[in-house]
Amino acid sequence: MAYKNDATGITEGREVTNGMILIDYKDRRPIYEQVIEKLQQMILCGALEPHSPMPSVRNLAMELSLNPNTIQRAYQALEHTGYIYTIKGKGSFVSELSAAADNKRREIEGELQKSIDKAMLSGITADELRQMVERCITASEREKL
Amino acid sequence: MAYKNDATGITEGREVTNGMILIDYKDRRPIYEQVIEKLQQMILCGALEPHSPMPSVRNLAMELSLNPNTIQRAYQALEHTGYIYTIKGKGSFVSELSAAADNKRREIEGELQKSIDKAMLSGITADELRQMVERCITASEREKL
DNA sequence: CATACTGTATTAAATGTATTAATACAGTTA
DNA sequence: TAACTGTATTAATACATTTAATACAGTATG
Repeated sequence: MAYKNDATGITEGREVTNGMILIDYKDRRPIYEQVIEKLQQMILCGALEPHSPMPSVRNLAMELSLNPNTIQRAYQALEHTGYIYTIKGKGSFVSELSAAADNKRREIEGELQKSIDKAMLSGITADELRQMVERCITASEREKL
Repeated sequence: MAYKNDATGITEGREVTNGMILIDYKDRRPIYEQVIEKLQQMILCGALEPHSPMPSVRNLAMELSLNPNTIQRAYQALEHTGYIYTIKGKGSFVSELSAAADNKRREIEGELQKSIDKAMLSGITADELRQMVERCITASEREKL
C-alpha cells in the first residue's frame, strides 16, 4: 500500500488534484482564498465529480507544501458555500453542482458590478464597457487552447 | 482668516473634497487605496478640474480623520500614475485628463479580464456573461440618479 | 482491539502590512 | 518671520495570515 503520494499525485483510492492548484505568491490575496477559488473552478468545470472524495486536508497540505490549517480553512469555506459536504471521520466530498453554480454566478456578477460601477464613476461609457467586455471574452476564449 | 476647515469643508482659497470621500472600514482594501480610488474618480469625472489645487496632505488628513502619512502615500501613488503633479512648497495639482484616463481604462479592463477569466473557468458561457454585463450596466445607470 | 486514516479545535509564535504618532527638513508665500 | 506646502524617517501599535505543535473524536480495516 502506498500511503504517501507518488509522483503522479495519485493516492490509494483517492484522486488528488496534482498540479492543478498553483499558488501565486505574487498575488496579494491570501493563500487560502486562492485554494478556495481553484477548487471551486475544478468542481464547477467538472474536473471533480459530484460525490467523489476531495483530497484529505493533510494530503492536500502536503501536496501544496502548506500547513493543514490553511487547507482546513479553505474546506470550511467551501462547505459553508455549498461546494462540498463532510462526513465525520470519512472525509469531504464534492456537492451537486446546482447550488454551487448559482453561488458562483452571483459572485461573478457581484465582481462585474463593482468594476462597472467604478468605470461609470470614472466617466467610461456603457458602449466603451461593452467593447472592453468583448475584447476580454475573446482573450479569455483564446487562452482556453 | 480661517485656517481650519469649517463645517462645509471649504478652506481659505483651496477647494476641499468635503463629503465626497467616504472611508469604508468594512472594505478589506487598505484605506490609502480607497482614498486613491475616490480621488481618481473625482479627477476623471471632472469634479476636480485640471490644474486646480488638490487639498493639502494635512488638510485632507484632518478632514478624513486620518494620519497625514496615509494621505501622503495616496498622493505619491497618484503622482506616479499621472493623476496629479506636485510643485515643491506649493502643493499638488490635478493633471490633464488624457494620461490618467488611459491608465484608468487599462485598470478597469484588467479587472474585467480577471473576472471574465474566472467565469469562463467556472463554466459560465460568453452569452451568460453578456447578459450579466447588461444587468450590471443597467443597475449602475440607475444608481447615478 | 489496534492502527491508520478522516475532520476538527486550540494555542503559540512568526511574519508582513497598514496605520498612527512624533518629528524634522526644505521650498513657497505673504 | 510666520504659516503654509510636500517629503522623509523612525517607532509603536494593531491586525490578518500562516505555520507549528498538539489533541480529540469518528471511521475503516485487518
